[in-house]
Amino acid sequence: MDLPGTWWPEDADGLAVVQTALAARTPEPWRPPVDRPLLIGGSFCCFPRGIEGPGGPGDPVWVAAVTYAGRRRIARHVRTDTAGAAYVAGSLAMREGPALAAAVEALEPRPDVMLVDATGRDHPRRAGLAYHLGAALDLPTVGVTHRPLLASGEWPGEEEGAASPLWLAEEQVGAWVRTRRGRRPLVVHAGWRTDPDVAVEVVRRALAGTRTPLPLREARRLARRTRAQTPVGPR
DNA sequence: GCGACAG
DNA sequence: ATCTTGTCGC
Repeated sequence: MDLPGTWWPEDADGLAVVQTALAARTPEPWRPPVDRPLLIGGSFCCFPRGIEGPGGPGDPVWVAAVTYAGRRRIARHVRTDTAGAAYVAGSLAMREGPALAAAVEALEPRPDVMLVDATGRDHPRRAGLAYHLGAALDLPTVGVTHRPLLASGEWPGEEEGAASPLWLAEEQVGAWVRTRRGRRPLVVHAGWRTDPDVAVEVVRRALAGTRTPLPLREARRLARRTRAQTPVGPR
């Protein structure tokens, strides 16, 4: 498949073409560096409070991206933007892709790997937003969601860090991970240049006592805090 | 045809 | 994602 003419088509058919092309790629697998500290990023976007259902194109969106070195945040970027479309399962990239990409592109320095609140290979065309964003930005990514999109698998044990595979047909696309004892496990997705094992390893290393991995939690906090400081909406 | 369906 | 109410725990 060729490079897409645009990373973020504005129509569902165009997006499906890009997703199918990206899913067929076989990028060089990424592994955490062993000679220096691992930089883990997090990105998150939120929408206006009170918005009902799937929303629609033009909705204001607040998006934040951060870079962490261990428990130290070394970079952050927050911006406001507009949604490209309503939320539709399988087409999250149309709603959040452009805004998320713009925020991560403005992040300096970039992390080695970015956590994204979306699926990766767990997708009808094997190219969820976490996978798609990584391809668009040439950045390894790992997806983190509350639940699978299509994949299924048994829950892991209660011990912190416990993981169990999530399958889509014959492919392991991610894992349930007990990020905190006594809490519902999160879904960790293989993304761009990351397989399920590496994805789980990255999330384990990003944990800091809370259910949500630190970089993702901080990006979410920043996005929501910025929203709270906006009286009416983005200019 | 019907239900399910990342955020 | 956002909303709501209640509950458990530090």
